[in-house]
Amino acid sequence: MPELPEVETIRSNIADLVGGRQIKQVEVRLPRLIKWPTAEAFAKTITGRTVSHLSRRGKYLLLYLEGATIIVIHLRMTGRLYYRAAGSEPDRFARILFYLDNGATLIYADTRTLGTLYAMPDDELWRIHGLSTMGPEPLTDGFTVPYLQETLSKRKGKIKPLLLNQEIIGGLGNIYVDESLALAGIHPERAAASLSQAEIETLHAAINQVIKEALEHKGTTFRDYRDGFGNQGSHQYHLRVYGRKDEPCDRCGTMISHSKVGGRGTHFCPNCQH
DNA sequence: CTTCACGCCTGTCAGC
DNA sequence: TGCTGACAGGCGTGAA
Repeated sequence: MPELPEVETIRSNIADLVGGRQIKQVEVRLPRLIKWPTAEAFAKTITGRTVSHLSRRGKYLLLYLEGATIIVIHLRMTGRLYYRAAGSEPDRFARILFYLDNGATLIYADTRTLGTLYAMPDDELWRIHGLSTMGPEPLTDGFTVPYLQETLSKRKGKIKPLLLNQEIIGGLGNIYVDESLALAGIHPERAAASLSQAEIETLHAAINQVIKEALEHKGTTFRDYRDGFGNQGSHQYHLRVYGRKDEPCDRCGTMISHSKVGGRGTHFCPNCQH
């Protein structure tokens, strides 16, 4: 569910609310979501510590605590992280609750319970494989046309699954890959190595533009996503193809197609994307 | 090494 | 109306 723009929106929403707050108590309602260390040690390690600041890498959210400890959260498909002021009730899917020193609660909620949480010393972050192997993110200096060109030219697969690979580009998920390919006019099943230099440049710009727009719209609430206050994003009102099967393409009027590419539901305009 | 199918979970919805 | 199966925004694993 949440991709880079959604996780960044949550980070920015709660950064000032949670920063400087002490974690007074941790309630782990679903221990198996804690991947490191044990659920008991997770709660013990972070209880009593103060949050210094919040960061993000790809779809990972990082809560830095005083004392060189970091809470790492990955929301996977249906994870939500939101701030609740004192007095209000958490929802039925609340799985991990962080009680803060001002009476508020930071709530990790998750319907499908596929999310993952860690508490790591800051010099042990490399143990999280998905973090240590992640490629450059859109809108950063490392994400360049030559990088994309060189990386894709060495690969045999279709373009879409490669754009979803976090080791190639960090932070893209199914929605924004479909949207980027639509904006670039590239068919999701094209062999990545067959893209021309001009197409790589177009794709590079499209990825940056799609992520920028999604950030401006505070993410896409297609179904489950909520921001750090529990509110919906608004990028769902600006989607070009995702979730628009059998609706006309804004550019040419052709009905948008839906199929499976690399095992993932995929939306594209069969007329505009080649 | 890369690529692919599958499992992890629960809720929802299309189709019968 | 009620049931069933397919599917859902992600990613790690193991097999080929």
